[in-house]
Amino acid sequence: MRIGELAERTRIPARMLRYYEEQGLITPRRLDNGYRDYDEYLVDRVLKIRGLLDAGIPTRIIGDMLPCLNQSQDIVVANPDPELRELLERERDRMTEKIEFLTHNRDAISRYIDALGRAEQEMTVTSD
DNA sequence: GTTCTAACA
DNA sequence: TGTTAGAA
Repeated sequence: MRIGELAERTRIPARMLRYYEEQGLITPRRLDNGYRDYDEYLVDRVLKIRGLLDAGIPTRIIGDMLPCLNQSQDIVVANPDPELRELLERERDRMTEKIEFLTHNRDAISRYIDALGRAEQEMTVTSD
């Protein structure tokens, strides 16, 4: 598929898809006219890349993590870089903190929604 | 009409 | 990131 369709299906602007490519995250083939040609599986990959990006992982690291995105348990690491490991451990911890933060806020929102529900019910009862 | 690259707001 | 210019 061409970039327009992928953009629609992933809800990610074509501008960003070209950027991901520039960062080496995806490598679409080219049609004879020079247009990018994306395989079906890239839809899923792009969404996962986006997820990692939203989680605050820099594109550099995402590139190294790409193999893990396909849930393959047996990942072959060519260069056991100790620095990369430390980097990833820090990212994982930051992500854990972010999850806790989000969980806290989600619960707060839930309580507020409940309060709104009670307020509406009160309105109904009172106005009768 | 859609996409490409490069560059600027 | 959005948007635009000029070309294919």
